[in-house]
Amino acid sequence: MNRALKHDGTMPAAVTVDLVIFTVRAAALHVLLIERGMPPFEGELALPGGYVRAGEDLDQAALRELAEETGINGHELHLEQLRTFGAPERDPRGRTFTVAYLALGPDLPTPVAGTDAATACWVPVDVALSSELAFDHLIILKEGLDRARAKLEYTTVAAAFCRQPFTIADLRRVYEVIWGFPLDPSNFRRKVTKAAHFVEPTGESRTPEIGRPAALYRRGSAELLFPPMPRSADGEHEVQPSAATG
Amino acid sequence: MNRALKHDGTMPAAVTVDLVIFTVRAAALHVLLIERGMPPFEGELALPGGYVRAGEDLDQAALRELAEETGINGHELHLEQLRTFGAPERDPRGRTFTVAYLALGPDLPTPVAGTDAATACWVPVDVALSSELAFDHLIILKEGLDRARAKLEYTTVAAAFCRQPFTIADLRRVYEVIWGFPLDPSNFRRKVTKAAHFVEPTGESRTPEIGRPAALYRRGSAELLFPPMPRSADGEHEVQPSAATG
DNA sequence: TCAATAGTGTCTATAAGACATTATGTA
DNA sequence: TACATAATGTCTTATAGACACTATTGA
Repeated sequence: MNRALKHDGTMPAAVTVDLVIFTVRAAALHVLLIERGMPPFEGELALPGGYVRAGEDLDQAALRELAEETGINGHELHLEQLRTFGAPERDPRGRTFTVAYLALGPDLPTPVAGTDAATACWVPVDVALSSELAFDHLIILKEGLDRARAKLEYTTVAAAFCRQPFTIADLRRVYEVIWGFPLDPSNFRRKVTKAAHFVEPTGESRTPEIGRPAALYRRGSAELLFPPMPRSADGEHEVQPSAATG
Repeated sequence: MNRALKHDGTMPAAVTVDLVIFTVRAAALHVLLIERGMPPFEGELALPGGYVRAGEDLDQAALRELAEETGINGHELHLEQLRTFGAPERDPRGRTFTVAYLALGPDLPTPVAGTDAATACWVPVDVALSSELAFDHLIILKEGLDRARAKLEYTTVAAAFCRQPFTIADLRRVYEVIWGFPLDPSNFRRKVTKAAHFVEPTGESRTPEIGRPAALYRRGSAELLFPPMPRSADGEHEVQPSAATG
């Protein structure tokens, strides 16, 4: 048991990691959800996740769950801790803390069902937000979305959604999909290409089915974006519901 | 794999909260440290903190520890979760996760020794950063400092360091002390007073021992600062990234 | 040629950095 | 009066927003 922990106010508890995994596909932001295969909340939608194991650090646990649920190598993704949730009654089985992670990646492969998961699939976030999710996962999802939106402003994480190499338009579509409103292509290009080490040109270009070929870029070395990408001078742009559901 | 909490993959662990409490006094940023009164790390400096109790939420635990260690009502402070640390060997007593919190407040009263603390005192952060702290608390302190610095840029938390009402110069000194370089008083004033709802004039003024009286302000309703307070146009005053935001 | 998308240029408004100038208190 | 600090104003440069215009592909 927990004999290593002296009984002096110590309360043994379970610790899990839960993942908010976002990707951009079909012009919409998607989140990976599983349908729980066992109680509690059996049959309900939930974020993927699981218990932290004995010798395991938190980041390791998150990467392992990521691999188990999506079959993808987490090192290709942006992964960061979101927040830890520990309301006493959040898990009917007993006191459980969950360390929520945010993972961002390019259009990821169709996930494979994990151990806990009866099914796992990509769900458009606007659909997920109006669903009922197990535990406090809807709150976690909302915080993940807020964090992702905010981080696009002052970091270069948007590039994590693009498979390399990518075009400036690819990158712009990430912003548009996540923020929910269009950006001026001309000003966006100027901003991105003038910011130090946001993107680096490869010299190559890609010819689409229609239209002029587009120059290709790779991620630069910068993590922070200065000056930031302005989201909204006034409180103008609200996030309108997206029509895309495919 | 995992089902109920009893056996299977579940690993019972202890969960603590640790607090990085910052205040500005004597023109320097200070952090509250305790000298540990019992093993492990007896006699060493550490962040205040303690175990999360049975019926307690994380924020509640943080507020309780804050009250115990400083005797202050946490509702007057800015309090936010920083990150959770869970390296397997971080506590020699057994598997322990700690949810680190960042607390920001105006020049706080001299702390009272808490249950775990032999002594508690304010330490200038530059001194603390070059000290040895118990557990992984030095890393937590560094992250707290990074977070505080980053948040001054795009939020209005700087006002949390000022006892109300305050002058524009008071607020500017917060930025200067935390960022570590001087700001132009004229441009700072223009920025702060023109930003929507950062500060609200009280109509009163305060007469110092020498110099012209200064108008007094209170915190406005805004949480976010738009446009942000630019920290460094060029890379002159670099203070390093870290995954910011909470 | 046209349709469609990529990319450039330009004008204007706003915000930032530098810094001179004026204002208002006390000793 | 001198002095110290608060507050305002002004000039210059950088960036953002709007949008006209040119470029390059396939059909």
